[in-house]
Amino acid sequence: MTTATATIEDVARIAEVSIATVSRAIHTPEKVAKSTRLKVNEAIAITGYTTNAMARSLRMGKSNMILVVAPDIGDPNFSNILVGLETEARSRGYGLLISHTQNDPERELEYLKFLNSNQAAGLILFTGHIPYGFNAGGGARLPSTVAVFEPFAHPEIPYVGVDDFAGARKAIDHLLAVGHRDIAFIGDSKTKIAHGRRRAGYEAGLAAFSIEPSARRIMAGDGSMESGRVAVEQLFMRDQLPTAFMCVNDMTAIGVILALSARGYQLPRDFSVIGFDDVPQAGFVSPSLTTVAQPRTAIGKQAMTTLLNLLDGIAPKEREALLVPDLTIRTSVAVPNRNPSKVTGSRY
Amino acid sequence: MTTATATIEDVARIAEVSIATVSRAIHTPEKVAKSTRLKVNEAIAITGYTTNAMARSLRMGKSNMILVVAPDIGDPNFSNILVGLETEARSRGYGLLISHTQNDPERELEYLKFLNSNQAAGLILFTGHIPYGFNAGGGARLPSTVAVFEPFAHPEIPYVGVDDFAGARKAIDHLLAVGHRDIAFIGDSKTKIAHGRRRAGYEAGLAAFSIEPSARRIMAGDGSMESGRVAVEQLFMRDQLPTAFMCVNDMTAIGVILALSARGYQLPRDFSVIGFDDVPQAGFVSPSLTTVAQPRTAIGKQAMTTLLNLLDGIAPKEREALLVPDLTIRTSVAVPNRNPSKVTGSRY
DNA sequence: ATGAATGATGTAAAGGTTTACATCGCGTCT
DNA sequence: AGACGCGATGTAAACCTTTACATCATTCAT
Repeated sequence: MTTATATIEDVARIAEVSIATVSRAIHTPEKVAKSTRLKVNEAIAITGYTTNAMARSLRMGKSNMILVVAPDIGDPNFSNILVGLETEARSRGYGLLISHTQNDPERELEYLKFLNSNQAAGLILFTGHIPYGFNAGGGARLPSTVAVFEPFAHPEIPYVGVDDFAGARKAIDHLLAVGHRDIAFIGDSKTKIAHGRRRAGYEAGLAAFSIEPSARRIMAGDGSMESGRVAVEQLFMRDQLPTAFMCVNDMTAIGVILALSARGYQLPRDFSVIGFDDVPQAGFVSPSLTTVAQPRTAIGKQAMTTLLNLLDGIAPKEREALLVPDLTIRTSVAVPNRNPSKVTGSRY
Repeated sequence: MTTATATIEDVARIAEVSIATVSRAIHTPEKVAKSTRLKVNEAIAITGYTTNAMARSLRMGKSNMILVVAPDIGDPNFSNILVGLETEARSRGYGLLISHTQNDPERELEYLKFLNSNQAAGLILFTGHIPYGFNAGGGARLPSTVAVFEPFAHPEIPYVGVDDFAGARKAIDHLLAVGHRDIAFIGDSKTKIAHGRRRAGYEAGLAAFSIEPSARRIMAGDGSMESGRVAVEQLFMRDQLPTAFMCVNDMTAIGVILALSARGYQLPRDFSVIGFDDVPQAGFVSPSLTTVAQPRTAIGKQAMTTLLNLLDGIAPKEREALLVPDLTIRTSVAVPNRNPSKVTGSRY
């Protein structure tokens, strides 16, 4: 136990071989005589040698780190995907380097330097767009990259995420099965690809019941709680209300629930609400939210597998890998009530 | 724009100086003539040079990565501290390497290798214990380390976290100020240091009102939602109920709320409940939970500052840095009701 | 018995930095 | 004028690996 850490040279001296042999014994044991291999292993045990990753990466021109770039690492959606990413990465000898950009171009640019300086072998992108500085044409060349969570338009970058269409379809089918026929869609968006796909699932579900989706039942929204509130207010200014609200995500759904409750309605007796994502809050609102659960850990795991395969030169079969989510049934959906009535006074 | 990345040698050639001068121009500009500095900067701009971190770390014997070890990176408590850690680390040129151990000794051991192989300059520990393999005596020597979130008994490792005592004191003072005098403490624990401190705050608050804390009002618990439920059931087997429940953390508090609601009581009319942590769910239960908010980002930031200072040889003044949290007042606390009465039927 | 083939090991270069030490040129002091 | 000091720069070693190539011993075929 010397105070300085052992190098390959220490191992070689003790095993009475050259450093080349030690290196080979570690990485290509089949190229080394069994007796030598044993001596080397013993010497490694004695010295407590671990190979210096810096030197290795320098020599190999490639590190064992994967850079994960997310707009907000505090987002619960992010953290559980991270679990999958990390588990898979480590099982294949890679470490995870994480970064937080808040969609700030300057910050993205800064992390780009990490890549240039060879600190990372690959890139996982949560941001939904190519980092600034990598504009397809002029800028630096992107390393192996996989996009995750936020669908990605770029034709060369694999994407792993939830199957928004199929998930939305499960949600709408559930509402239809319970008996709803007049269902609003809250949170339509032109810019968010995922939201567009969820809306497509909604429309396909209606179509299967020969229901023409009405433009009056499709409310815009940015996915925030506030947008859910606003949509409810707008719907109330119309003549007839839907019996159910299918929301583009859980936060919108929570906004809808809160707005309806504030107006004195009782859920799910008066209205049904369904969400998408299964955020940590979903099980705790009243009524607890029935929603489509993002298979987060699985997404993370598969994204990392795809990336690591890419590094090994194996391209994924399909550019988009869409994981089909399941419904988490709680208590916010019930049979339709054609004549919702307010309770006197607020519930609080 | 050559395809291979530029090295210091390319810069030297273009600037017509030696590589040593380039290195000095970057790291110790005051040792280089102004005219040369300008030439070098120009050459750097032309080549798009960024220094190869591997080579630098190898040469310097020290990387620019900080390893963050947490039992569960999916935990929302963790992710927001991470934001603070990351922001501070990056502003000082360090990257964040994260790991997920689930308190599995084997996994901890594996990450230990990262340290041995010089991949990380320092360590942030969320786990509340020294990693296996670092037993004070025999094992490897710990690098610079700062513990965070989970209080740490080790005398040589700085700790940054919330001031549990002061936070609990704020909670109990709030209940007392509203008029409660019979307040139960839910979630007592012998093993968790933080929980013990919160209980001490509870007792100190009562003492200030000359209230003798009764052993019958202190319920054990492990901080889970289930433990809150169980504690309520046990209290109901006693003759008289408290008017308020002070819970060791939010999940316990949510368990308490759910148990009381399930029994048909209306909150906060019949009972007041207060929590600790401010988890994402806290604002969404009914009633929304008044709680002590962990200053997560600040904790992360200060922990990283402490660690980075440690790396620069600057020891913190105090071994423990305790950040005083504030109360987040929502709707789960009201004036005491001496005669709580059940509503007929459950609320659901 | 000789040459070739094979398998195991050693030698040394390369990867991109940082930095101690050497060198050089120039101004200043005596 | 000569010596000295100082500031700016260059030279080369060191950090620890991996691996192409060379070397050597052994076996096998002829």
